[in-house]
Amino acid sequence: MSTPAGQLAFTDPPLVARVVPDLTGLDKQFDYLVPESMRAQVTVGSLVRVSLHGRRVGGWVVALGPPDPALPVERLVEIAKWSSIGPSEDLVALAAWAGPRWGTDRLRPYLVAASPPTMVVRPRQVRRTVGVSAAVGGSVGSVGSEVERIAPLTDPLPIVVAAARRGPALVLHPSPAAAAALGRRLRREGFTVAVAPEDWASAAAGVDVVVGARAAAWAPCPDLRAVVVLDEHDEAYQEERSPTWHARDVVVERARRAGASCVLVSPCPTATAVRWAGAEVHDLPAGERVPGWPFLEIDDRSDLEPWKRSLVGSALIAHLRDPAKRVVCVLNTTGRARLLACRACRTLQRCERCEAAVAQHDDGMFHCPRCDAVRPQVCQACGGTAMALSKPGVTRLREELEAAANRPVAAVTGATDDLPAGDVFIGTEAVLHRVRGVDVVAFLDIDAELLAPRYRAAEQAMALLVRAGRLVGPRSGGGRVLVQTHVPDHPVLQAYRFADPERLDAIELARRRLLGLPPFRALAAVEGAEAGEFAAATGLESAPTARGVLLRADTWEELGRRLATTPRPKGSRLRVEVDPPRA
DNA sequence: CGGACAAGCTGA
DNA sequence: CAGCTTGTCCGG
Repeated sequence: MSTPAGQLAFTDPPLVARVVPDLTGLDKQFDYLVPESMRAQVTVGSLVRVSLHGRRVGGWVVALGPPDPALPVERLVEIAKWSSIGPSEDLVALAAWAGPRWGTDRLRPYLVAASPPTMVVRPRQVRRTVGVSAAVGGSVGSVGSEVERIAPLTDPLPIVVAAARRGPALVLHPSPAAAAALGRRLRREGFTVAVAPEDWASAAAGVDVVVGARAAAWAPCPDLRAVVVLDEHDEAYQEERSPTWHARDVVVERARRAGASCVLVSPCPTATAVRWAGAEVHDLPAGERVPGWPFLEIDDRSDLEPWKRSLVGSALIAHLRDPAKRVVCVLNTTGRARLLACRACRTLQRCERCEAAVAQHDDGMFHCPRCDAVRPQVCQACGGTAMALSKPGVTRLREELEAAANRPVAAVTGATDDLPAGDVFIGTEAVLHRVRGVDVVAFLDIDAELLAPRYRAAEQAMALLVRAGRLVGPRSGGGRVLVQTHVPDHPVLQAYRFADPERLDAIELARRRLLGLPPFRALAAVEGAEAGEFAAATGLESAPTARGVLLRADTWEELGRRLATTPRPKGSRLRVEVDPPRA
C-alpha cells in the first residue's frame, strides 16, 4: 500500500481540490493539494479541513483536477484533514445550478443543506428491498411528471407507495414531524426508510425511501428513480432566508437530471405546479373527491352597510352559543386594532412623526408600524380619547367573542406557550397549528387573505382553508369551515364549496400570464438602502415598492444570473428574495 | 469570517 | 507621536 513518497512525487501528477470554505460571507473558492495519503478518500463533495489565512476551517471539495496553470503547485497548501463523506457529485452540481437560480453565486447554503448533520466516515449499509429499475434510456428528462390533485382529507399513502415501488424514492412533506410519521408508516409497508436529516448515513448508503421536510430536497438518494412532493402548495417548502430556494423547484430539477419520475401532490396545487405539469394534472373522480372536502359555510356579509360590519356575525354567534362545539376563530390582525379613527372628529389616527396609520397594541398605546414611534391614545387633531376601531385585532375581538359566546374565549398567539383551557379560541393563522379536535374553524375576515395585495394571495388563502378543513374533518362528521366575506362569489370560495379546485387553474394562470407574474415571468424583491442603485445596475425591469424594489425578467435563469453577477454597492446590506412570498 | 495593516481621531 | 477606533483588503 505505502510506496516511497519520493517515487510517487515523480510518477503521480499532482491532484488539486477546489474547496468552498464553510465561512459565511466568504463567497470564494480556494485550491488545495490532495496529499497522497488522502487520494482514496477525497472525492467531490467530501467535507475537509484546510488551513486558510492561518486558521483551520471546514469546507467542501467541489472539484478535483490538475493544477490551475495560473497557480503554481508550489504555492498550494495540502488539505489538512478529510472529515466526512458529503453530498454526492450530482448534488454538488445541483447546488451549482441552484445558486444562480435563486440569485446568488454562493454554494455554501446549499452544501450545508446537502451535508450530514454529523460527520459520517462511511455510509451505514441498509439493504434495499426494492430492485433498482433500469435507468430510463439514459435520456435526461422526467418520466411520469405529474400533479395529483387529491382531496384535503385523502390519504396520500398509496401515491407514496407506488413511487417507492418504482425504485429509490425521495418523498417530501412540509412538516418534519409528519415526514417522520410517514416514514414509520412506510416501514410498516415493508420498505427500508431513511428519515432526513437524522438518517443521513443510511440514506447515503441507499434505502428504498428517503423521507423528510424542506431540506430533504438535498438529502442523499443514490440511484433516485421517483420523487414525491406532498402538499406541494405549502409555503414551508420555501426557505425564508436568502437564498429563498424552494424545495419543489429543487426536486423537480433533481428528478429531471436523474431521469426520475416526479409527482406533486396537493388538494390545491400552485400555479407553478399546474403549469409545470401541463396536461398531466390528474384529479380524483367526483365520487371520491367530494367526501374528502370539508363543508364550507359562507356567511355573505356583502349587503351590510360598512359601519355595521362587526366581525362577529350571526352565523358565527350561532356556533359560539352551542356549548358542545369547539370553535377556532382566525383573524390575521394582532393587537387591539390596526386602524383607528377618533369618535369625536373622525380623524384617522396617524403617526405624528411619519404620517403612517398607527396601530393599537395590547398595551393600549398607539404604535407606528413604520417608524416605531409610540404615543398614548389621544387624537392628534382634537385631543379626544374615544376611538372607533375600524380594523380590530385579536385582542379586541377576544372580548367581543366572549360577550357573544357566553363562555371563555382564549387568545392564542405565536408567543402563547401552553394552549389555554376552553373550547373557543381566537388567534392569527398560527392557531391552526396549535389546536386540534375542532368542530368549526371560522375566518372572521377571509377577505383580508383573498384580496391581499400579494400575487399569490388566492393560492395562499386556499391553502389556509385547506389547513382549516383538515382540522374540522369530513362533511359527514359535521365539521365545517365558516368564512365571513363580502365576496361570496370569489373563485376560491366557490371552488372549495363545490370541492372543485380545478376551476381555479384557468383563472389563476390567465391572470398570472396577463400580469407578467410567475410562473410566466420571474420576480425578485430587493430591499435595503442601496436597493434602487443595485436594481438600476442589474439592467432589469424594476418597480419601486414600499420597502425597496421589485425586479422582473422573462426567466428565472436570466433574473438569477443578473442578480448573482451584478456587483453589490460597496458596504451594502441588501436583501434579495427571488420569488418573494410576500410580494 | 476574522486577522493584518493603514488611515483617522484624541490628547498633551 | 503613542494609543485607540474604524475601515479595507485578502486568503490557495
